[in-house]
Amino acid sequence: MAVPGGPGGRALRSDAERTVRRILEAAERVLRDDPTATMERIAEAAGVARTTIHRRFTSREALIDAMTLWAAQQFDAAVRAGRPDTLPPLVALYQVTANVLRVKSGWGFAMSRPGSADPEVERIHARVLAECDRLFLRARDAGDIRADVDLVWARRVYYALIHEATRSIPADGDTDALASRVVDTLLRGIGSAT
Amino acid sequence: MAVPGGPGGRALRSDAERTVRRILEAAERVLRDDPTATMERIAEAAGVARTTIHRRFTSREALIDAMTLWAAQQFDAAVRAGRPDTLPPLVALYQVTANVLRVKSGWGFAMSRPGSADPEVERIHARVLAECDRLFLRARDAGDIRADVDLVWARRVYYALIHEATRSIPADGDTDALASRVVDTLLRGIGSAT
DNA sequence: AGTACTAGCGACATTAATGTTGCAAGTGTC
DNA sequence: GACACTTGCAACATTAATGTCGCTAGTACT
Repeated sequence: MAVPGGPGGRALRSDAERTVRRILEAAERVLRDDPTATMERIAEAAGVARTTIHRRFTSREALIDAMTLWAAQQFDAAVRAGRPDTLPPLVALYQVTANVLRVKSGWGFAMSRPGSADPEVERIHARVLAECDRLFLRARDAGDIRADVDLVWARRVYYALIHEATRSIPADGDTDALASRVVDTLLRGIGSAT
Repeated sequence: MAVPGGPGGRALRSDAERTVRRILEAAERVLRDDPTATMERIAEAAGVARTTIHRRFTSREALIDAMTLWAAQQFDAAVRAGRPDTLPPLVALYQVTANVLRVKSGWGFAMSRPGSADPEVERIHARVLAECDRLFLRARDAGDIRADVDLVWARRVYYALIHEATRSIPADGDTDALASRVVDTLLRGIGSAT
């Protein structure tokens, strides 16, 4: 009764890669709403045996590290795709936001882990952070952000808004609408114009 | 060499209560930067033996529940003290924010736990939520919040900003300045005025 | 002084997760 | 059809945290 990916089956390289993917995605889904979830639960969600996970990842930590790295790469790509260094600041801000929301909706757990052991992950996050700061600087120079605003605080608020927005994506899923909501809130707040 | 609270010592009721307090506060401190920290570490941080914690709280879960309840009560008190139903909306918003920041800086872990098992905690959080919504409604009626803003989103942004602001309190500790920064950002955003 | 109460300490039982290994089985490629 | 490859399954060993007990000891209230 074996199915592809079931017991046996010559695991082609592409098959194996697909299994790894399935494990990573299942881990994300499971750990998102219970960070202490067991390997057993992850395996169950991935539709594989627990031992299969251990064959692919030497330890639980290694699994999470792999997720973190993968998510960081996606994150990086999403930001770059928004052309934060070349497009007009506000346009880039919108594009970057929409892209990041898309990625983060699927990899929220892996992206929200502070301080990874893998230096590569650290490097990526630092680079993204720098890109974000440059974008904000350009936005301020263009007069889109008030000159008296602390840019570090601004970035933290931006990250926080994205994080908050991500929590409602499973519901409606319209990342574009969410992106404009985030950008609008970031720039104008919720108060009446002076 | 026994000290008050050391080995032995007739634990007066006030002594026992003080010990419980110490445990709760240590647990908050330890769990804040490692939610999976062991009971051993918590005991160590509290300066008591691990068994002492188990005498006071039947299980790890019970300890966390107690923290959660305590924090929720503090939270509730902080919000009420801001007179969100009677003061002018913007004044109340500032007061509530400052009070909540003060509490949350000390009980960030216990307050950030979603869905407690204790129904009392749920009730308190629901009540605070309702108070917040009423305040925002009053603010909108007073013209302080734009009429086209989704108040549910507004509340989520408010919570997110408070959460973010809390993360820098250990550094400078000036909750009043932080509160005005939060309220300002919430109302005006970071963009240039139209 | 006597008593009541509680904390520390050490030892133990229990449970649960993690990680490892050997074997059978199945599928695609050659 | 033989081979290569990987998975599922079951049965381990290991480790670590949790929770329990009995004992000792010290302090404060009476």
